[in-house]
Amino acid sequence: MKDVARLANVSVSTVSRVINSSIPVDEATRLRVEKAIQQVNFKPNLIARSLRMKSTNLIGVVVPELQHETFTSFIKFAEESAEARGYNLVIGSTNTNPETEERFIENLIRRNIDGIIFSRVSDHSRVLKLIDRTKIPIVIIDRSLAREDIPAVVLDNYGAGAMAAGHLLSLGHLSFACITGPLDISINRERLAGFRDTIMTGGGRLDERYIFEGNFKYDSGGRGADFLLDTGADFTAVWAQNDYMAIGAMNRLAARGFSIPGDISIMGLDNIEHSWMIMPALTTMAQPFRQMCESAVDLIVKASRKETTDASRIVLGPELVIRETTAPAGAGSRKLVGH
Amino acid sequence: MKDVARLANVSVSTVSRVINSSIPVDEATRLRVEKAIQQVNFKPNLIARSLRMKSTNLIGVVVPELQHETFTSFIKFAEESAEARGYNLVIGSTNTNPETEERFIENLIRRNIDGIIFSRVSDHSRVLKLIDRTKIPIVIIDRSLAREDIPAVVLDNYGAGAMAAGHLLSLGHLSFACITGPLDISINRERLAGFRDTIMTGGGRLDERYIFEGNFKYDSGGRGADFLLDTGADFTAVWAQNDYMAIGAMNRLAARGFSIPGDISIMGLDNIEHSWMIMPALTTMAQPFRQMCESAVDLIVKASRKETTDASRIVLGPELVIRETTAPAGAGSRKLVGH
DNA sequence: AATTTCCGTGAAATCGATTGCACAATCGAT
DNA sequence: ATCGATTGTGCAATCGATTTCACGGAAATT
Repeated sequence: MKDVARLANVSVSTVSRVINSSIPVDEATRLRVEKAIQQVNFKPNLIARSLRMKSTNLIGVVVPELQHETFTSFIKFAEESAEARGYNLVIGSTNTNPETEERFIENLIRRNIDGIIFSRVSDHSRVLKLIDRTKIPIVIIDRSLAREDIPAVVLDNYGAGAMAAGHLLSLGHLSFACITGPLDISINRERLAGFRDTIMTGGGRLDERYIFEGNFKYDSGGRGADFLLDTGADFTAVWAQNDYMAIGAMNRLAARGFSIPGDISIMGLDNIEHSWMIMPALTTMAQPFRQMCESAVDLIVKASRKETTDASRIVLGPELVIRETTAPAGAGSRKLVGH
Repeated sequence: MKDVARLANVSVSTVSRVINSSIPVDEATRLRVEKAIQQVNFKPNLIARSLRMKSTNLIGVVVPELQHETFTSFIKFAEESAEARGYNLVIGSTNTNPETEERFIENLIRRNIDGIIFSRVSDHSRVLKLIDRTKIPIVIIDRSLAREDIPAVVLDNYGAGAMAAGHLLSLGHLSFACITGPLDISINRERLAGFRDTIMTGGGRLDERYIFEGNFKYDSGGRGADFLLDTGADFTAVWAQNDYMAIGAMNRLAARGFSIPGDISIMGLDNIEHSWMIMPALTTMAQPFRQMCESAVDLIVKASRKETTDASRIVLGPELVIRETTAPAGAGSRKLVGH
């Protein structure tokens, strides 16, 4: 900057003012400075600026892992939104390990990061205290926390369950099964409640024995299918609370001789890439990940500019994606197995 | 830091020396300082340090997109390695858009980033000049460039092609087809060369008409299968140069009545998650992504510490993953269609 | 003509660390 | 007792920006 100043025959203060247009500068000198900036191809050093301004234009994104498409989607869309607003992303995956979480957050704080988008915080970790102390804007995404004072962007989980039930009921299904995610996580209980309630009021039945608790991974879908089948196979529709488990269940059902969707209809949730790469293509519900991330980034940008301070909670609805794994009840040749 | 200094009754210089153990400090005062640091829970501000040291402990990772699993793997493994060395990751996806690429790199440079891991640079972009000018360590990953003076970590692409051919030859296949990636990218030509050469020396044949140029996406696998089938279906084994295309081709082949692997064996490359979630599970080759990223991070860390200055090129081999889509030739009931 | 207002500019402080240099204290050797 | 070497510490400069404050001169007001 000194070079530019010398070249334009002004002080560094003036150069700074031209760059940031913070305070009006005489037209003539402004042009002179701009020309000098061009000449030496000067780009302000962001570190020095950050030190002075206490703002880095960096957003941290913390996810439990980078394997599941859910989380890579978060990163993808967050990156998109951040880039559009002139922010860069610092990412970290924590394996839900409180220690890693803490170390990472600590680092971000020391880097004076502008905000953090956090997915699947371990509730019991001391991380939240860490954040409270430093007053860094934080947005929880995908999973709400017990604490209502922290901004969050989440799916309407109850609505998702209701939507799954609604679609299947409309196809004439009456006997249901469900493969859930871990039920100690509240969003999964909400999803189940929406599913169950809608089935009830729609005149269908969801026997408690036909609820299998999985872990969101492919394998547990297969285990779920086995469990349900062995319990007594008198259901015609299965909803798995994410696509990985839905695909796992579907493959197992097919392997055990059931036709999809002839004998059994199956639905997932997430609309991951795999869901349309398999045969038959999976009927599922898309989570509005792009919008979620956009909102999250927005919240942080605004908060870091102190434009708002209210802890808002944004709830977004899923979108039904009908493909080939759901069909009218009784389309296949299978007889319901009694017990 | 001033608070700590006052509390411990020393100067800030001494506090700094305790923190960095750069210069010996008297045992007694060191303990006093450490206690003071504990008391005020002091953590050095990394921005100030970066400004002074001209080193940020940040590594940039630039990928063309965050959709394909290949690139999310890069990020995942790079994050792992970086975290282990005390670095954080700044990521950006460019859509291979030279403008976005430039903007992003520019940003990283202005942030005084320690190094950049770059995947699939657009060769014609002005980015490399940009980087040359600032002397930031850079490592190309996954795809080599014409310029030999830039460090790179790449797959042994010729070897991968050879490995695919070898496996299929060992199963007795003699008539081959190949679905390639874009052939203007050198790595794909190398893969094809390895495939072709090994088939030749192994006594098989790869008719030029049975080479279809895809674009690495799912759809082009299906198109490739159609093309090959319509050209004349006298091949018993297909290698697609990545898993997405392999799965696309496999689904189309199945849809057109061929049994996999009975009639036609099929192989991919990458070992993406989808590859074992489909039925039948895909035989493929795993790229050593973890090792690639580890090497890349290592190169950057070393370069940024000026421990080495030589532009090394690291070549790593793939690993064969045999699953269910390859079988001995002639296992199925299909008769080869002559023409 | 004197006073006030306004605008543009520069000098210097600031952000929070690291480090070169100078100096004081300790020690051992002559 | 004197000297040189060694060790530990503090002062002040530095990194590269932003911003407060003060000041000079032009314009506006009386």
